[in-house]
Amino acid sequence: MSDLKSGANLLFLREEELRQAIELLFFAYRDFTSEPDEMLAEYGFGRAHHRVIYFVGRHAGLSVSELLGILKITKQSLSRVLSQLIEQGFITQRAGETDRRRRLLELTEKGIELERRLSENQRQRIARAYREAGAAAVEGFRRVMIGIISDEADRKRFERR
Amino acid sequence: MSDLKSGANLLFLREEELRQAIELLFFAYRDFTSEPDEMLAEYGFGRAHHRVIYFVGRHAGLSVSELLGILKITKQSLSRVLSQLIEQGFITQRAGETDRRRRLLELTEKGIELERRLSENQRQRIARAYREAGAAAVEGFRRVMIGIISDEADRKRFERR
DNA sequence: CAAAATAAGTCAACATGTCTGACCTTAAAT
DNA sequence: ATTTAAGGTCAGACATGTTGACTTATTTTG
Repeated sequence: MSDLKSGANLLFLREEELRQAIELLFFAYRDFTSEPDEMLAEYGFGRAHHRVIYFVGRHAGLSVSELLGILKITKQSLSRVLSQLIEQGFITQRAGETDRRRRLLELTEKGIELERRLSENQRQRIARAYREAGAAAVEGFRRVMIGIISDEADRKRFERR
Repeated sequence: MSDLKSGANLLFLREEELRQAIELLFFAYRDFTSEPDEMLAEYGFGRAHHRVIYFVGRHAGLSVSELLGILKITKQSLSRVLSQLIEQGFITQRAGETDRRRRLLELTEKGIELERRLSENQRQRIARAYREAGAAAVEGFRRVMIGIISDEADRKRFERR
């Protein structure tokens, strides 16, 4: 048919493809978080607690301000969940050696156990998806996901070593 | 080296790779929603309103129970955001023709305009990521994301036509 | 050394989103 | 005529996030 029609078709396909991507993000994220959310509810915790436990586990000894930089929430928002986690013995703080203003965060044994339970669920979900999709698809997934991230510093976290 | 050591290395690589996937989902979703969240705040709306506007726009004339099935939240949770959107003239409802108990939802002109603004931001973000990653990567992204989704009915939404 | 900057913590008030539970209305199906 | 389904509503609770203002301890800088 005419160039006009095929141009319109291309635009339609493009719009449909992009909307599917929006929905993939919605459905995948919804299902990715729902089982951990149920586990967290057993402790009276929410997704915010999970994020704190996850990143403290991932970067043991990180400071409060580093954590704020990752989560991109306010100090007051973090304060509530972090103090609950400390009070209830999932996280400990110690002063930094060179800079004693800094509070370096670490998981306790109890925190490590909870982190393992939560992330094991998510790792298995990813592992299954990766296995079914194959190595080439995994590389494509990574490239697209990194492209969706705005912050250049955050993108750097995913450079291949 | 020994089989033991290379086995441990493989496990380590696997764990690292799976943790990176967890973080990709966190960072990508965080950045994917942050600009629309700012736009929504201009209207006093939140992400829940966005999801309702998005899916009503996508499936014009869908019913409340179909929407609940997509969002997987309770009727009471939906009620608050949906009634705000109807009161403020972003969405209209009409009774179903064959089953008059059903309330079929549609965007108004005003709703279409807001939907377009919100999803345009997300479509452009995806379009950039897709363009930079290339067609093969896009296919891999889709396969992995579909694999992360639990619900078989939701996976079906993404079958190639 | 004194002043400024930084890291962290705290208090208060508020908006939003979600939940459970109970109950009601209307319409369709048996 | 009764039961079931779709939808609406009220009340109460909790989790997560925000802004703003202020404090303390410590380090850096002029």
